[in-house]
Amino acid sequence: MGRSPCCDKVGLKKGPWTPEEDQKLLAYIEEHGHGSWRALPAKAGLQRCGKSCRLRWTNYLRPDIKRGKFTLQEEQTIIQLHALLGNRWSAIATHLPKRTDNEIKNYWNTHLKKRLVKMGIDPVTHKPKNDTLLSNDGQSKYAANLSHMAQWESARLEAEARLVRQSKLRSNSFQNSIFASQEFTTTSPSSPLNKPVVGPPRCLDVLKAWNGIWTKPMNEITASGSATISVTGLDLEESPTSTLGYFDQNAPHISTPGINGGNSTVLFEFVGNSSGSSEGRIMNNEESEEDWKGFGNSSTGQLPEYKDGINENSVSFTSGLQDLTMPMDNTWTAESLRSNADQISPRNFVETFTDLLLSSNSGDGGLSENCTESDNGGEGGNASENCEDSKNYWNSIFNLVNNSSPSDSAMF
DNA sequence: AACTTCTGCAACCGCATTCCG
DNA sequence: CCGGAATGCGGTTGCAGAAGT
Repeated sequence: MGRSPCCDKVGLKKGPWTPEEDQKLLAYIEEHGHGSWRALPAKAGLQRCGKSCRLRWTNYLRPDIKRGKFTLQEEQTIIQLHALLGNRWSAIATHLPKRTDNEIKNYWNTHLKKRLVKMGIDPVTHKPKNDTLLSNDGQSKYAANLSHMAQWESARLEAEARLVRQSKLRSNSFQNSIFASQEFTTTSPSSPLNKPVVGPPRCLDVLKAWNGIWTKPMNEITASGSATISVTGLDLEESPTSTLGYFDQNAPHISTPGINGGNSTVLFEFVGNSSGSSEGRIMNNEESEEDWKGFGNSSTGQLPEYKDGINENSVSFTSGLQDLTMPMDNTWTAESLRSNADQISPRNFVETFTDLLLSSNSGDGGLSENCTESDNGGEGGNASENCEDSKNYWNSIFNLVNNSSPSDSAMF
């Protein structure tokens, strides 16, 4: 509540830190720890406010900070996490342990954002600015819903972590019972809850599914009439804050008819328009429409339907090509979704989008031939090397989330 | 060489959240 | 529960050096 008055004091130095000041701060913290930041400047003999000292320490002097150029891997991580989390730099920074949130923020604003803009990709939504082509077939809205859900779920996770933290503070024994009943813990480096992780958090199923759906080939996502995916077996009862509901009257939509039951059902329903040939495409304002023809790659315009059987153990889809049945035991994983989808077509929208996005490292933003096997307009480009380096944009989001140690993050 | 513009980054500002008496 | 203090966080600013003219 309220703003700290510590920096309002007159006579305190502002601006760049001198080496002498750095040395004083460093020496003091090494010997005593920072303790109260407010009291630190006087004790350390600095004419600075505590806030300034804290900032200098966390952003510059801390020994576990990696400085210098960001690696490609780090760039990818930032882009991916930003797509998932938005401008939540501290959350992003937890996945880049040696980078500060300030550094990541600066790098995003000075490099990555510009790169995306240059690509014609909205750095906020991570979608092509001209999204109308996608929205024709419902894919864009569906993806937006999933994105919304993933972001919502990440926020929920934070709230859940907070709740657990509070519980722990109140009672260790009570906390133990919480962890006994949950399959995961959420921790951060500074969290008192650095407990071993047992299995993935259930709620990651949403993120996984998000990715899994995204990696489904575009020509299978394009909706005709009504398409319904229902998932039975996501037991969110253990999560006191779970309300995985999202409803939009404008189809496509996602709804959760029974979240509180022990056998909750999460119903994903997307109802696309029924235009006959909704080939999946997106447009880049620097690329001709032809360049994007590879997306979807649905030469027939045959539109699949997902509306089949659901029971407690599985969910079934019928596409125009083959039936898919996915197990619905404890976990609803993207692998199960993806592996089935991959049986139909190895090519998908995600890869192409990622290739395009990250190939912008080359500066020309072109799709290389290695980036797409589609019949693009032959603009080719020279981004093949970058394509080698930078594949699977959304797959990487999934992998990142999946592989990330919860001990690294308060989020997951 | 001088000047202007651009770029990158450290640091600041102020709101939000958490802590604690 | 309340309210002040402490801390966290994200947006923004200002400056130094690089690049361009």
